[in-house]
Amino acid sequence: MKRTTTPTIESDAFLAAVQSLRAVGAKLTTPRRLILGLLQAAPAPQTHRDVLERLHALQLTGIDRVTVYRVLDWLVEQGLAHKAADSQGIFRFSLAQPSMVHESHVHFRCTRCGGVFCLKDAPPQRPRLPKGFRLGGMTVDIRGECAQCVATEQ
Amino acid sequence: MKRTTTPTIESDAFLAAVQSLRAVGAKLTTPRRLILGLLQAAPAPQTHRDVLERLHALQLTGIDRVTVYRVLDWLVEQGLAHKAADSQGIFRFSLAQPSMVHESHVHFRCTRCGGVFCLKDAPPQRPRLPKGFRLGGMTVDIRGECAQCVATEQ
DNA sequence: TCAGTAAATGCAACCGTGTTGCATGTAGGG
DNA sequence: CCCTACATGCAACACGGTTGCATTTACTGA
Repeated sequence: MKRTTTPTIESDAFLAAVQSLRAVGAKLTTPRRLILGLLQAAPAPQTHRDVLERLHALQLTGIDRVTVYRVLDWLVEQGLAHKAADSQGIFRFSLAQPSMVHESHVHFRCTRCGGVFCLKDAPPQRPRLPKGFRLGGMTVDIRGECAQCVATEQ
Repeated sequence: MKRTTTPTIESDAFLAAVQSLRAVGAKLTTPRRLILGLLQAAPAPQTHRDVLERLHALQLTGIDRVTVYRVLDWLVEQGLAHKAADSQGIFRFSLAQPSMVHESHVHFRCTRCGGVFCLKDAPPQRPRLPKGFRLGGMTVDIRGECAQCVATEQ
């Protein structure tokens, strides 16, 4: 087994980000590295609470919640992350990807177990908008019951 | 471009709404009538704070802020209003177009003002789901900026 | 018209997200 | 190895939104 200190997340994109940060003259601190790594590994936009719970789950209790807020906003300031309010009015942060992978997405949400599945299948067609409207992104939210819940139906 | 008339409590749409409410058996109270009228007269989606300040400006100080919260959510429940978080994570409420049924249809949500527009475009095609999945309903949520916000861009 | 009843309101306290001020700690440059 | 700017930790705060409960009010039916 390898050394089991802090679970370091190392990927090309992550290292590249660290590089560019250093180039800008930004201080590379533990919270920044960790949170950047978490966002890097996250499959979906994360709330502040998500990040904090994740840190706690990794036994990293020394990082204050205010620091998490500040680091997240700082990442946005650096152009490394996006910040957007979700449908419940809570901010979610996602790494700024060169490609807009997360802009157009089809989600299936199981109304029974609450599971969320990303359907790669049918990318929605670009809709016609009224005059003057500017398209940002679109999300298709499909509700229903997933296979497992259907199978275990009583 | 000044439109400083006091909110017209009597319009066709408003009266129609009151009618339909009575038909459903909903209690018609003063706060409900007032807030419905305010939303009716509002040129843009309103926050809870907007509504409250408007009421105070009209010398109607007897209406509690909690009541305003509850009435707004109640209007959404009745299908008379939309509720959406704006770019700052604050909920904004706008009257729903009367004839729109809430089954499967396409929403455009302005990320700047929080306005919600129902697109009359063809409803999305039924997606192919993984094996075993059961389709409930679907919502297409399109984000972007509405014509008015694009026009008043700074 | 008027009492009865279910529901809506008012009030107070509460919760969660997000922010600010300030003292302390630390990364990175000399 | 020290210095300094800046990032962090901590406490307190601001604000949107919710909940519990007593009181009031809109509708119903005699």
